[in-house]
Amino acid sequence: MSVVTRFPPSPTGLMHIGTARTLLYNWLFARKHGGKVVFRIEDTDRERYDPAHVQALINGVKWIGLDYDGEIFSQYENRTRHAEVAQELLKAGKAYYCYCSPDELDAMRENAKAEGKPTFYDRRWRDSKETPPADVKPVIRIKAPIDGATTVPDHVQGDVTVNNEQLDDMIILRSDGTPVYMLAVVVDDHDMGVTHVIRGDDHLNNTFRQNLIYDAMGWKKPEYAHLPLILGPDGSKMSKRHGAASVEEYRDMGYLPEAMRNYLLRLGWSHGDDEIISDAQALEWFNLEHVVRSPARWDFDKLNHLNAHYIKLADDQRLLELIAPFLPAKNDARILAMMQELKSRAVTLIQLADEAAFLAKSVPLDFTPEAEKLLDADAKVAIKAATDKILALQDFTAPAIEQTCRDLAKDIAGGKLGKVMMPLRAALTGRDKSPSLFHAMEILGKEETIKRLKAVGPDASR
RNA sequence: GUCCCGUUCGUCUAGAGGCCUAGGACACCUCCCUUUCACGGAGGCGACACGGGUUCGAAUCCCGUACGGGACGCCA
Repeated sequence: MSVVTRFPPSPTGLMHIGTARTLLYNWLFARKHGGKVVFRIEDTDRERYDPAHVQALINGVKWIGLDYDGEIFSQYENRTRHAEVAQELLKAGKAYYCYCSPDELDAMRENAKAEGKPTFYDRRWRDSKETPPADVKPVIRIKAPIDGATTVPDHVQGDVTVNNEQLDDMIILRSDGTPVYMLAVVVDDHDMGVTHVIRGDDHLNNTFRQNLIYDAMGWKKPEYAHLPLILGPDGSKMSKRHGAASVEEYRDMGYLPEAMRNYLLRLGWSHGDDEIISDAQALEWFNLEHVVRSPARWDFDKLNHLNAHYIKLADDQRLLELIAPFLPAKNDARILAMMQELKSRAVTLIQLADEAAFLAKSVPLDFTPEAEKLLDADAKVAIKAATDKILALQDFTAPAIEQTCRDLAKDIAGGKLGKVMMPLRAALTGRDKSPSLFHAMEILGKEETIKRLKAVGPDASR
């Protein structure tokens, strides 16, 4: 049997981070077993449907670096087939028409809750001999077993058992003839040959309802794996309140897709002591057995750590392209020349861009308050002295510049290199923190270096 | 309210009865490196929710309590 997994998001907005992880697990599981992933948009709710949301989902999949097999499937377009199944169930006596109004249902709900009953629908139309009201369009409900218990085997949760009295005669076809989600998923999963349903924990209870349909149709049920949900850093539900709940936001914050993949994979799944896991290793190692059973909190620190790691590994040219949107000015040659050092320091692409920015700027630089403070009277003397020395320097390379600066420090600062370098740092970068200045000066070139030094030296007009 | 699921360092987790004086990672602290900030390197702090069983022996099995999460729509 070849494996078929599924990616069935509902288009409600941006791609949620939990959705991304679910896709990752489905993708890994399918690919590992040489199977397929089908992408199906659960768009049966027409009131909330928005093509932009579908596009957001597609963008999300693309960004995170995963793919799917075949065309994107629209659940809505298959509604006729869903309705046929409902009719089939009706004919077989496994489903029935129910003429209750929403108001009646509300009343039943209130009532059942007050009495502490597990389900609310009283099944009044299940075997009713009453003549149906002519002016009411009925829904179709499926007949659930009245007593006994049902067990669902789950690859993550183990065997889960529920008493059948917890199961309602749920609606499978709305009064307007459109299928309800519960029906649509089952029919689609069956028709598409889905073998493994790997989805969020929030669907665990639905599994029992969905199995009702499989049983009534005599279809083979898929294997299930219910993943625990991702919680926000404070243990509550992951939402915008926590900074970011969608993959798009993480992209915009400067995270690398491979870092996200590693983080998401490891959040809720483990392979011994391994933390840094490549795509190839993930493919080789992934299994459902080591999926954790309890919900995990989102941890920005760990994500940051992974992101920093993957930035160091990333190709320089690629990084240059990725930080371009965050850069106020461009100077590809300089930034590329310094990339090795820049990327060893950055946690996010935004930080990388921020650290690289000084290379592309031109005088007059803007100075941070800390840099401003560094540029006092003593500093200007040092800058002037350095300017003179550098002007005289023939071999304008990092080692030669370093030697010059060290010599100068001996002459005017009792050997304290910092006394010379910190003023230069402020003058050259506009900051009090930066990568190595010797290398930076070489990259800026003699002309630009002198220009920046003169702009803040004692003779400057500022 | 009813039902389902879960509970190991602050966080993510390893652990499937003796290998556990509970391992790793992130964060935090200290030191080293150092022109700044980082990177990197070396150390350190730090957990089996609680209470009962079962067993020669329990983080691991059973029961209960507490806490957390989820589901109870003509939403998906």
